[in-house]
Amino acid sequence: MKRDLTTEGKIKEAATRIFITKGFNGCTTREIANESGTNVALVNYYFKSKGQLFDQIISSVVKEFTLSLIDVFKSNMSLINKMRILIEKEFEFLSKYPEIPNFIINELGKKDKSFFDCLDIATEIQNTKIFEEVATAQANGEMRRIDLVSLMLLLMSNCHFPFMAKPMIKAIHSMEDEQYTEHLMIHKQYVTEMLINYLFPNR
Amino acid sequence: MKRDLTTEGKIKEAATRIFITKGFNGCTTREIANESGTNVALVNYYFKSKGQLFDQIISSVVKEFTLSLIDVFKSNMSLINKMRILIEKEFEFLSKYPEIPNFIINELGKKDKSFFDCLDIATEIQNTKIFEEVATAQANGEMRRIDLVSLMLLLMSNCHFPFMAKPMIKAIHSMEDEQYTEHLMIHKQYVTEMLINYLFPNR
DNA sequence: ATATTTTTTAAACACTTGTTTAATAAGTCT
DNA sequence: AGACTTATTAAACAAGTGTTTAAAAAATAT
Repeated sequence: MKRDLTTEGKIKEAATRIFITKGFNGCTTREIANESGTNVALVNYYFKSKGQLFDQIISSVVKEFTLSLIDVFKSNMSLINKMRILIEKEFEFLSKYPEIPNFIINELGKKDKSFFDCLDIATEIQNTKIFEEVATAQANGEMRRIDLVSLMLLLMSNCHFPFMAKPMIKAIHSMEDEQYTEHLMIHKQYVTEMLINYLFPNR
Repeated sequence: MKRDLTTEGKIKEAATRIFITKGFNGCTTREIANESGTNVALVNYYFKSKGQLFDQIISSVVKEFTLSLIDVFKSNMSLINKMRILIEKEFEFLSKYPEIPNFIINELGKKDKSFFDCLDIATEIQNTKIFEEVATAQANGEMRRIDLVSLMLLLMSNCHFPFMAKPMIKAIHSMEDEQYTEHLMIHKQYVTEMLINYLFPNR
């Protein structure tokens, strides 16, 4: 716990933690105030409203999340290795912030297109030339011809869902946290192998 | 819209619809009352509380959902064809109730093990002998050796996530509802091919 | 028809919600 | 030092929450 933060920082830190785990409707301004060691008036003093605080936080989280992707896209590897590292990094990132997939799906789903345009991550990804790289690899016959939406869906499905389903699987199979985390590492291998095999049939 | 329902039925119908799309915290007793053409007192008259109404509904939904799985498990096909049909049925079911994956993940995650035990679906699935069938297929070398948790995760990840991510993908790629639904059918083919190839390498 | 139970209604309850107010404290500047 | 801005606090606000009450209406039984 960092204790030497400004009041604004303490509020944002607590709010981030709480919003990610409980969502916008799952918590209250007072909970954020208490958890940050402040009070409700201060929350609105620095952020005007619960909604504006939330929008600010969701932007930060999405930005930070996509940065880890962009790093891989810009790197100097072959496409197949980029894919491997991408999956690796995804599991690494999500192990650290397991609630983020749920957060993204639930809360980003409520926002409309204008919100995504403001974040301006589309152009940043465009600049990495990853799409061109995929296109040429598909033209080569090196990579399976599959559209970008499905490619993104395959990757996200297999990386994000296992973290989203954790509470459910734990309850169904009577597993402990540690046990499930352990299993996720095994699952990562399956996912990597399956996706690479499918996307690069002539590897 | 069925109009010739009993009062209790009208409440349950409206509550099911609303709970599935907005979750427990995302709606109010008054919304359920209005939407069902009744009033708040009647909701509590028939269901005692919002919480008990919710538990009753979530049980029904999970039961109905797992029934479609059990039907496939009990059928008379080869394991590989069961897998194909399973994916087919999953996409079919989820096309009809696209909000259910999110509902299950979000709301079932809050419940503890005792709740799942009450539903008693584990034994019902056990009775289909599907697990034994998988075990022998793996012993045969017909199927890849992979544990049941990962098998379940692979299937659910690739079937459920595309429906959960619909609002996000729509916003990112500026797609319309119809266009995304169309794409889901293409994606289903990818998912089927990928999973079958991976799980049955010597097909 | 009368009595009794079940269903429906409108109003109220106690509590929580996000937000604002007005007063006080702390900090900054000349 | 005092004047002025910024930060913090406790209290209040109006609106919304789940739930309950008590009375009326409808249905059922005697």
